[in-house]
Amino acid sequence: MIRKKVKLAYITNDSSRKATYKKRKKGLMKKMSELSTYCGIDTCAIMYSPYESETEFWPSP
Amino acid sequence: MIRKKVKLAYITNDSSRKATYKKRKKGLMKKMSELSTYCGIDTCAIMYSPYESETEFWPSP
DNA sequence: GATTCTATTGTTAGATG
DNA sequence: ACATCTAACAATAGAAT
Repeated sequence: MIRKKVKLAYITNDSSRKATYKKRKKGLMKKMSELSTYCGIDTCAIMYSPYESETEFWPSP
Repeated sequence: MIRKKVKLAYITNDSSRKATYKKRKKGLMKKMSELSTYCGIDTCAIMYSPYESETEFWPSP
């Protein structure tokens, strides 16, 4: 399996872009949660998207 | 060089915790910025900490 | 205490069910 | 459309400077 290097630019293909959004959102949420835990601090991430809008806080209010 | 697997918990050592905060904040900011670019959406990350407080938006206002 | 190094762990693009 | 797989790629813990 060979993956092409992805350049940092808007993904024009609709399904690829949505798939990337879903995967990366999940990864980001995890990392924000980890930072909150490791450092004992409050964090919040906001992502607006056509698919949905997400606002999440850590630690969970 | 052997690195122990880190468990997901508050890092009690002050300098380790601060170092982790700095490194992970940088990584998170990069990823938020990438998500904004890849998907053409607005994102925002907020991190409160004793060291500083950070709020950043993408794309840059 | 900031910066750099790198072994290791973690994330994810594209493929496949 | 959604879940899972995994090679390729990226982030980072701990050490060194």
